[in-house]
Amino acid sequence: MKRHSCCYKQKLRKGLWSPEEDEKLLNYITKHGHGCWSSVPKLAGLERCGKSCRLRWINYLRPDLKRGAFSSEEQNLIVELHAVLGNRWSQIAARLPGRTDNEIKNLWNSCIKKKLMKKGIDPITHRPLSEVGKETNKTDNNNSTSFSSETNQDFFVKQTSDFSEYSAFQKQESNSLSVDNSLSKARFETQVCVKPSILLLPPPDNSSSTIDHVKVTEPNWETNCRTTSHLNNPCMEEMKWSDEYLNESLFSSPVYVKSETDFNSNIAFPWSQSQACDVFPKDLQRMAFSFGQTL
DNA sequence: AAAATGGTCAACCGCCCTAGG
DNA sequence: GCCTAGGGCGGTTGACCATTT
Repeated sequence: MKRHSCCYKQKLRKGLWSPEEDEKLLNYITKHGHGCWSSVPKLAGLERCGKSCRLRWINYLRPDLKRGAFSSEEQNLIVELHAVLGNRWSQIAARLPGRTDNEIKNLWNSCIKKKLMKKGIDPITHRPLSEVGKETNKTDNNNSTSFSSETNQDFFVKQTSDFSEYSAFQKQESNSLSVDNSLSKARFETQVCVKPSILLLPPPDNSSSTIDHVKVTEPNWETNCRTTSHLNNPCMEEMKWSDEYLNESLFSSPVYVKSETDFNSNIAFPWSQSQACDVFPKDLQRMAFSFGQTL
């Protein structure tokens, strides 16, 4: 194990933070902001490395942190977001105000994962364990078998508002979605395998827009893209992607942008504006899987 | 009562990315 | 283009506490 060079050279303190250290860090950042983290410990009078200070601030001292247990709504949201984003804890945390990535990661590993397993849901793919792999399913409880009839008929299983409730929706296409990640401009190379009702798309290259939602209102995979109008409008607006961008996408359906506030009236899924564009097309399959309901 | 086991969570580790020189 | 430092992230560890044996 290699220790951070800064900690090693200067024999800095490690381990749990004392209340005195917390107070020093809190006082310093409250007065001056953190600025350059590497200089914070020295200026705040702490024998810690900058990374340690940063972590302590983000995960514990930040004033906007929400304390206490996660609500069931938060837990459900985490499951939904995980289905879309995978283990991108920081992105998941960005959609749960007052919660940290560390906190969510801990919750997932210690609690949610087990709950899903107990329900016969694979916590990685969010699909029934019976569908994921027979060999890994041998020791699972009896719950997993309850999905067999659906899964044998090309159904996905969608999680609903509670861990105990599940419903199925039918797969529309058998084609899989693949994305060439080597391109900065992601594109669809085959059709999406399910008919989603909600989608997020990354913006065209060099776009600094604050697009927060893209909604497919009339999912018709046979029609061509028809997009108009602009970005940054808080009202529901049709959106114009560049021709180049659209031509590289086989996503064949009208797409619309909708504001966060409008969106909230339809679905309790508060994507933050600044992070929403981090969702890439490769996530669409899982997103569609996760949000099968019609708005 | 003591030991073993399990769960939770704060903190660290190591890797990656980016900016600046 | 290369090197370095800073920052961010996900994975992992280990201390602490509660529960079980």
